[in-house]
Parts: sequence; structure tokens; C-alpha cells
Amino acid sequence: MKILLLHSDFIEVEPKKKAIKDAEDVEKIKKTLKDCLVVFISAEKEDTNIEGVAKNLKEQIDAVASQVNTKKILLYPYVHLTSKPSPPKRAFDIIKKAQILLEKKYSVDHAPFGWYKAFTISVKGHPLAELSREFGAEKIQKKVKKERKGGAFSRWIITDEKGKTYEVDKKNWKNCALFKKGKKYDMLKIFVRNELEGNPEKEGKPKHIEYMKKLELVDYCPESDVGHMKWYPSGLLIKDLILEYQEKNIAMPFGAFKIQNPLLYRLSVPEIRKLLGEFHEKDYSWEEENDNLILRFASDPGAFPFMNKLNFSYKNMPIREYEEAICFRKETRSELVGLRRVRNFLMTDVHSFCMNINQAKEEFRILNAYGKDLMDSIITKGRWVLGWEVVEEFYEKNKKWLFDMIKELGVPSFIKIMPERSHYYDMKNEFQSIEADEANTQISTVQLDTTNGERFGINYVGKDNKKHPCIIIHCSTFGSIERTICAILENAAIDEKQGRPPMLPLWLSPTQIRICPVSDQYLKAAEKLSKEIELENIRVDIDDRVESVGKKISNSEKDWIPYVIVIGEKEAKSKTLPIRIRELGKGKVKEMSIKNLIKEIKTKTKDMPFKQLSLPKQLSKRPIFVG
RNA sequence: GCCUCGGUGGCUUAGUGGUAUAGCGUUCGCUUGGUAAGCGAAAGGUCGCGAGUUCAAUUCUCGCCCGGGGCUCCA
Repeated sequence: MKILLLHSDFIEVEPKKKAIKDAEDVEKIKKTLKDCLVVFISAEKEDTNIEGVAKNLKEQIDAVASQVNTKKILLYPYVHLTSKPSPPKRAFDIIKKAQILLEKKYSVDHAPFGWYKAFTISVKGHPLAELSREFGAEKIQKKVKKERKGGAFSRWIITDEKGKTYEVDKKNWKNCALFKKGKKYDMLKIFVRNELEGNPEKEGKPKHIEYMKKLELVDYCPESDVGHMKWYPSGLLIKDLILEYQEKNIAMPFGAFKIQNPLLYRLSVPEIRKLLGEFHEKDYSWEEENDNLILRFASDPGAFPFMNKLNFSYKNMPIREYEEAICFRKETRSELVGLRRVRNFLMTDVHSFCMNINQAKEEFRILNAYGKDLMDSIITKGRWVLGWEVVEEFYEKNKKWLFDMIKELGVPSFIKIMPERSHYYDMKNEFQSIEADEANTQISTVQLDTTNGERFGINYVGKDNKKHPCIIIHCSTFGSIERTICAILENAAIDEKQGRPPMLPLWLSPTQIRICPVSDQYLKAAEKLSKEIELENIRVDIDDRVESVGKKISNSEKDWIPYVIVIGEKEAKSKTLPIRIRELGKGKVKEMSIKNLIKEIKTKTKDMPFKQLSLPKQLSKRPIFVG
């Protein structure tokens, strides 16, 4: 069945002449309807299940009518939407059935069936005014809109880091005894408030927008669509380092193999259509000769069809895959703020395909630990909290397992209980960074999914030599790299707000050590020193410009350089160097040997990936990217 | 998409119905320095784009594009 829905100011219909033998008997008068939803309907050959199709027709119309807030509906039989129409009688039956179903809630009419009709229509201009839908008799995956401010949830539970629970509701949450136990739970309190009451009013631009430009990391790109960013070398370095962290510290130890799927998908493939679901209106899509194409909104459109063609048995389980997935979501314009929300982003997506619920639970537990490490390495300890969404029935059965995980993670949590499953997952968690403006940003999420394995035919061969659907654990370790960088920068903003120097995590700092020669006589010494440092895989640059030392120091402060060394005559003779260390505070200099400095940096960046910055070592050779 | 505020050299900005201000940066000259900004000069602007009103528009009006905030939603 194909339908076209038009929210119109008015429509005039006038039956002219019978087009088919079975046309219904009506008077030849002009009818006008004002402010109504007009639904053009084509029943197709395969719509043999009259009841089923009529029911879906009713639901589709109902969904749109309630969104555009109209009580009047006109069903307009319109065979021309399809090239393979059903017999007329069946089409009319479906329309009549749907009309009866809709009449409970709406004032419904239908245009004469089987007539040549003249009509005039005026369509409203808003975004939902013109929609088309295509469906059959099978049950449509119900699009459950998550209601605002926790509306889809029935119970809320707060826990401390040891798993001690406090049940709260929308009204009394502020009085929760846990929040009276000192500042330790302030972050959780902010998150609970944001979830139950909404985010606080923001003052001005988020800080990370200023920082991302100032530090020459990322920038808006007016030549592209909104929400597509351009990356400068330093930003790209951070992005690459995070991807390397994902690969070396998470995916490989976890045992996932890396795959890559296309960005572009054909809408005529049933699996792809099934997956679209609620993202449909956010797709970048366009028509080609024989098909509609979309850019993927997540790794799933590639990953699921990829997995259901793999041949694997219980001996391989669990089987894990990951992808650095470039994704596209056409968010409405004003949702886009700096890096917090973009239209083109890079998600690191891990899936684990499991044999049974116990295996899935264990995978979930393991992935949590990676999530915690990641939050501590890129955000700061204590600046993030955990959110959970759990289906009531699942919660009751798996309470002990859940609280054991919370204890293991040792982070305060906020659990939201859903009376029934509204999405594909029975349970998910959210690693939430809490920011300077008290917004929360989700970085990682792990989800337990018992439905998609079956829906997409992702099966393993069991001991019984039969195929069984997998339970899928989804894990976006970095929900988006862009958003992760946003959180890192917003975290630096907290430091600045509280009077500490804002910094990037040392392992992500584009320059880790800067050498400032006092004059060009000491350039050689600087060069020599830098080579010693480079050998240890530490990023070092030299401010070789003809500028005063004061100027060079000033610039290094603006660039958030963690370690600055000035070298001149004194240093050429001495064994120790004066190191200006940013994290110690304004103007703090510490005498240190180069060996000890290297050792300090190596210790602080232990187990973290290293990569060279793709800019000349000499500042005099670098262009200015911003400003 | 809706509501709202904005767009002036590479960046940040003043200002005006008669083509425009300053700082940073850039280039050149002087300065060879000691932990947050040395001195001087020069170059650099269709005042976001298009249309309208006007003798005249960067300034007023409308449309579009881009950006900020709000509604909303999520990774």
C-alpha cells in the first residue's frame, strides 16, 4: 500500500464521471473540507490481507494526524501512486475498513470511489505537511516517541558507587538522602535534574566552540552543509589518537575484528527499510534511476547484513566486530551546536553477537570496564556519571547482576525503569560527561538487544546443528568522536572556571613539549634537545621565531602547551633545565633533567597511543590556521 | 522546521543614508632577548549574498545563505 498525506488548508472535490463499473453511487456535487489531512491511497496487488492493511493504514494516518493536530480526515482513493494496483473492490474494502477504525477518533470522509474527480487543494507549508508512506499488512514496528522529561519511564532509582539504592520520583528527587552526603554526588544530581526536569538555561555559546577554533582543532565549514566540520592538523591528530585508543585499548583486547562497510545504501532492500524506523526523517536521501539511496545513520545498515551472511557456530561465540563508522543524520538546524551535535560524525561501533543471555550479560559487563577506562582517560575521574535504562521485567530478573556491575564500576548511577520495551534494547547504559554549563553529554553506551538478531536473521549454528538467532550487544565506545572532543574541551572549561589552567589530557596534547631558544644562537642546542625527546615518542616543537622570550611564553600559554623549556646560555652549561609546567599553575617553573622530564611524561601517558603531529617542528614554518 | 539575536580585512570588533574604526595577526625595518605580549612602518575590506526604496544603501525593507541561543531530539 502506498499513501500520500497532505495537511491542507482546504480541498474541493467534485465527482465528474464513473471510471469503473463498481464505482459507488454518489451525487455529483462539489464538496469542500477545510483544515484537514488528505490521504491519497493506492492499494497494491500484494495487499491481500484487508484487515491487516486497513489496520496499518489507520495507524499511519493516526500518527500523522495527531502530529499535525487535526481532527478531520479525507480518504482519497488514488490508484495512480502505484504501478501494480490491487483489484478495485479490495481497495475500496480497505478504505472503508480504515474509515470505520478512524471514526472513533476523527471526523472522517472519503472521496467517491471509482470516479473521475476534479479537485483543488491548498497544502500547508510546514515540514510535516507532505509525507508519503509505504507498507503492507505485517505489523509495523511501532514508533514509540520517548516522552520528554522521563515520561516513558515509570520508576527512577539513584544509587551510590557501592550500589546502595534510593528510589525517587519526579517531585521528590531533590530530597534524596544521597545528595545530602556532600559534593561527591553533585555531578549525579545535575544529571538526574537534567533527565527529570530538563537542561538548565544556557548562557551564551558553549566554551568548546571558542576552544576548538583557538586551539586550531576543528571548525565550521560553510562550504558544506551545516554540521559538517573541517579538521585542522591538531584536531585530526586528536581524532586519530582516539581512534587508535579505540582500536588498541578496546577493540583488540576485547577480541573484535575490524570491518568497513559502505556509506551509501539502497532503500529497496527490505533489511535497510526495516532499519530506518525512527531515523527516517533524519536521513540524507535522494533518488537515483531505479532506487532511492540513503547515507547511513549508524553502522547497523552495513553491519547487520554483513553479519547475517557470515558462517559461524557456537564454537565461535561470542563473535565480535567493530567499525569506525562515518554516519550522517540530518538533524534540524538549530539542534546543531558546535561539536555537541553534528550532521556528519564518526562513531566507533562495536557489536558482540552472543549465544544466550548469560553470554550477553558477561559481554555487557566486560564492555562496561572499557567504558570506565575510556571516561577516566579522556574526561577526568569524577566528572562523569552513569545512566541506565532498563525494561521493568528485565530489571526484576537481573537486579543482582546490574548492581554487581555498578559496584564494579564504582560510579554513582541513575537508573530509569521502563514499563515495557519501547526500543530494541532491554537495557542500556550511558556514560555521561557532566560539563561546565551543567549540560550532560553521552560518550559511550552499551545496549543489550534480544530482538534484532532474529529480525535480521543473524544466526549461529548450535550444537543441535540448527540455526539460532544471536543476542546482540551494541556498544558505541565513542558515540561520536566529535562529541568526545566536545566533552574534553568542556571539561577544560570547568578547570578554567575554577581557576586552574585549562588543559587537554597529556596523551592528546598536539604539542607536549615546546622548546623556546632565547636567541638564534641557541637554535642548534634546541634542535639537539628536540631530537633526544622525539626518540622517546613525545611530541615536541621549537619556537624558532625571532621573538622575545616573553612573547614565546605568552604564545605557549595560549596554545595550552603542558611543558615549556627556555634554553639559552645557562642551560647550555647546566645539567638541569627550567621546565615551565602548566598544570602547576601560573608561571611555575621547576628545575629538572631532561631524562626526568621524559620519564614523567612517559609515566603519565603510559598505555596510551602515540602519533606524530603532521606539522613542521619549527613554529616559523607553520601557517596560521585560525586568526 | 518554528521563535529569537547576529554577520564589517585572516581573527576580534567600532561606527555611519554620502564606500569605514581599532586591536591581534601578516610583510618590511630596527631590536638578540631570560618565563604572559619590545619599537616603528606598510599591505590588507564590493561592510554575508540577491532584490527593492533612494540622487546615493554597508546603514532602511524583503528574500536567501551562514552563525549563536531557545523549542525538540539524540550518538
